[in-house]
Amino acid sequence: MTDQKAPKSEQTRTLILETALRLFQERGFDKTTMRGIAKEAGVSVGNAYYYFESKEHLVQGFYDRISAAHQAAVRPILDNETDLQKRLAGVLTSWLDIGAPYHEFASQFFKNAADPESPLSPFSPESEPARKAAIDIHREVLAGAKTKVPAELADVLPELMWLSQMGLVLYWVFDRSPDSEKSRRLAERGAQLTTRGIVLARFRVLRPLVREVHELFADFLPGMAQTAAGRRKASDPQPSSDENRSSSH
Amino acid sequence: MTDQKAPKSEQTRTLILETALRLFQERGFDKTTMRGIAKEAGVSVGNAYYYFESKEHLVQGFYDRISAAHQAAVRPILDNETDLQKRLAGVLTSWLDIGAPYHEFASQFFKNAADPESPLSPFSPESEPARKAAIDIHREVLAGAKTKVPAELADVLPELMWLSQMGLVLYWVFDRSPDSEKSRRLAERGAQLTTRGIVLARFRVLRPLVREVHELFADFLPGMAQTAAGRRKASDPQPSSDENRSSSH
DNA sequence: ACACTCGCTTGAACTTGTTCAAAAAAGGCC
DNA sequence: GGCCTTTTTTGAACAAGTTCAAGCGAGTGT
Repeated sequence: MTDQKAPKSEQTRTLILETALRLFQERGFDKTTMRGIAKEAGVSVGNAYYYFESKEHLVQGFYDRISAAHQAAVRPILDNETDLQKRLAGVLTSWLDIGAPYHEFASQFFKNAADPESPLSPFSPESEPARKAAIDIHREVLAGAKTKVPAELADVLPELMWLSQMGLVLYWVFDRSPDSEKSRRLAERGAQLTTRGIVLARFRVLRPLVREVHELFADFLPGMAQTAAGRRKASDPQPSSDENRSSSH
Repeated sequence: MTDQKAPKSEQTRTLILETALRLFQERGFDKTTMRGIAKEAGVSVGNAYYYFESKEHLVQGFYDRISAAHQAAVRPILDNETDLQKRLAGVLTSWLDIGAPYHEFASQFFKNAADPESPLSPFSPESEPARKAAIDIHREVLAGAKTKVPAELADVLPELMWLSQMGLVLYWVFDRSPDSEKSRRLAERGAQLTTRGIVLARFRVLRPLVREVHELFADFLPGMAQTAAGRRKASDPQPSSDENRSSSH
């Protein structure tokens, strides 16, 4: 009986995922083996592969989890704060807060996320929902601030801010300072810098610069996502086991 | 006797490296196996590991090769051109030209370079010589241009330009447009934008922005390299086989 | 010439991600 | 229930990076 459709199978899937995430956090990504996950979950190795295409696909769970937590954490800031710089800084630092428990783990699997072919890449088609949500946060950062944004920039800025957030994440992954102190300062300064830039973008002298920034990213940002999506494995088509990912309809 | 010290061993080392690089280019990084390299070179697998810590370490050869070729290709531009934008664009596009033959290969091993722990990371201590040389190119780009660079920016700008060059490389790796057309345009526009920014940096209104950019990167760029350097493998020291890398004095 | 050292070389063995054919469960359908 | 189809589950097998104990060989000292 009865909640939805395949409770048993969903149960196994969840069991494997939870076990995997726990072990990843306990031992780190590399030290956790598929055999270890299977044994700990009390299933066979093959079973894990029935539900998840690869070891990497298991970490998508972290992605989803972090991104959901971030969206929640950011709500009060977006609802109450009106100062642009504070809004932006809040969004960035709260990401760092949420990511903190996974810092060590993150640097271990980060290489996978940086692989253009990997589904874990922030530019991959699989990540589009998460990417879109993240960009929307930045759109809201701008929309809810009392500082007005030059129309010319309004389109690209959210994507640009997301991109710089990715830059921050990149820095954070490399950052070994205690408590990621340096990343925190980078977030603060980055927010300050961005805000200042937006404010200054009104001046006449800057028009050409603004236009160029606009053209640069208008051309390249969407194309990036597009070309990344156009690319496929092109080797062996994998008919089954693809409907499961991100199914929650 | 006697050129130097260990001609026989050096010969084997070179043989393995050359074979590996050839196979990488023929078959791609993933499809090339250590066994394949060993067989093709007529040695044993273990022998390859005697000279190279890992499969990844073999690609350092590409790094060195590309970086040397770039340095050579850039010389005429740096010596003759005086227009800042053209100098910068020249440096960037000539990198793309040189990298072109390795484009496919690059995206296959790129993930390794993005791993903070990997010696292939552009921020790793192992890459320092190459990194330094690349930054020096940018220093020369600025120094030899008729456009004068604000003193406040002179220190950080080369590193910043190198960083944005890494960004270009990142884009290039993801770029699937024919002949990397989009990356080329990005290089051109990036050069234009950078130049414009430098020229505008003289204006009063921009002072605070300039100062902030300066502070931001002055704080974080060297620290980045430093923390990355502070991290060590802490396992087995490999006494020999390290003098060769990037030797072209 | 003999033994000894030490740099180089070997290949079997180990680990781990991944695949796959076949077995077991779970659902229908009569 | 008995039979057929589909979904899950299994574990052995495979591939490829990596390790390591043992062997080889050239040079050195006696």
